[in-house]
Amino acid sequence: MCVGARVRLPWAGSEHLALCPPPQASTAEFCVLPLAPGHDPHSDEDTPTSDDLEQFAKQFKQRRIKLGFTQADVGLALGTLYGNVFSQTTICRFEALQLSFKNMCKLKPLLNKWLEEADSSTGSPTSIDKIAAQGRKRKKRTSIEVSVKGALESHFLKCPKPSAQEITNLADSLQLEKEVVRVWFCNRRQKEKRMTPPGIQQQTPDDVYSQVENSTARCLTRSQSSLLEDYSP
Amino acid sequence: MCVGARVRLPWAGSEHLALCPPPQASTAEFCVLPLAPGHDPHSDEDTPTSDDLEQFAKQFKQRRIKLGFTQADVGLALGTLYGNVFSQTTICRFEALQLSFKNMCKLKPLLNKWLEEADSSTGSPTSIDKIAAQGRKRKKRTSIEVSVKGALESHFLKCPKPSAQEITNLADSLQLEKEVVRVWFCNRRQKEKRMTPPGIQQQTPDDVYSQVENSTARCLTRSQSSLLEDYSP
DNA sequence: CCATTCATTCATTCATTCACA
DNA sequence: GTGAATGAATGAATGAATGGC
Repeated sequence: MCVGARVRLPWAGSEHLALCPPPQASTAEFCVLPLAPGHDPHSDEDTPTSDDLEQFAKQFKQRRIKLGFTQADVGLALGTLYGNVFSQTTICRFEALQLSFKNMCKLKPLLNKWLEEADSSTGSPTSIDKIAAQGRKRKKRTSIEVSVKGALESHFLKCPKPSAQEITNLADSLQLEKEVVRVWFCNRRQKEKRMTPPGIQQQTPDDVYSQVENSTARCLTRSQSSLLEDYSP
Repeated sequence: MCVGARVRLPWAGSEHLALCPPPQASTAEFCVLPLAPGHDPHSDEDTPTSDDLEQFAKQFKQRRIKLGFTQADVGLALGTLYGNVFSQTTICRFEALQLSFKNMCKLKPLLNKWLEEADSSTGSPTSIDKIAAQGRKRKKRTSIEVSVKGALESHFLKCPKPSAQEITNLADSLQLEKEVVRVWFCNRRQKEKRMTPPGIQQQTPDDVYSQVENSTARCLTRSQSSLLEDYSP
């Protein structure tokens, strides 16, 4: 997705970006908020609403860019500032609201703090933390063919949580390691649970997927398949 | 089935149905889902076909020139108008159809809007946004010898996706930094996926691409083709 | 000026770690 | 093993610098 999400920096205007009314349709999933302690209302400590998060994420991205930092920079800064390093990936996800609600809530205060820090203190390049590379060898990332992905996807639709046996079978038929298939399903399930991407996308999962399925079946060209993930409204 | 569709020029085929998400362009200004059932065919909302894009790009270029704007001008204007600045490079690529299909779809509405804006309102040069130059240090652009390029190219044909080890070897033998080689391959692969370059296109699609395709296959460990279409009903 | 190449930043996918049952 | 948090590696979008009239 994200295409649409790409920030439109309102610089032409003022720093007070246009607040386009959040297209409502907030997700229903987040009705249950962890708990609401009796903290003061302005504090970051309080549990924000989905909309708050969306708002913040957007604003955060804009400011970051205006200040001239990359997502990677931020991730590192969090480390040197508060001891928690994060990868570019995570910052990216935050901005795109692709984290679980809980996770978003956790990161928000950190990022907020960084933001304040950042635009107050101009200059002074932050120190660079050289993290010791770790020795463990990582499995070579396997690349899954588009077509194979399609197969996995359609299986997922039928059964998002296959048994060990089913996984084994699938792995065999697709000529993939069992482990790879297992992990694929884990990731796929996680993806399912992430926060709704900025757009609207309130369609039911069924909608979304049937869409994918159809197109998949239709036999894609490469460019099309790249759109698969793109369930934007 | 999918025979022809198979990888091949991501693009060229006019047969691909679009499922390109409606490039909900701009700033959420109007979250309106305005029904507008009577969409005129030329509407930007609909996913264009490859041909539409080609058509549009051509027309766009003509108008732009006639109006007396450079590619760079357009890129900047998009920034002041809609918040998305683009470089001359990108506009150039658009006109030459050297972007991915998805990418083209995304840009088209913006450019179209600019076009309308542009030839309606003559005069009044838009304000210039001077973005603070980033202090980030950029690696000095390395220049690759023609002969070396040839070598890389021929390697690419044999194996467009070399492993880390292969890259290292290649780098050594060509006396280039490993990183440079890696990036070269990335770029080369991307180039492969872009929309058909104007020239060749209709005439000898097979030449160009079958070449690559074969080589690709040659490099794979397991047969991909056999897996290609099984998952469709 | 426009076109192409080398390079960087952002987005998504495959992998790992850890708590837990 | 499973879900949740998180990241390295890879792909996609995009640009600065350079090449070519």
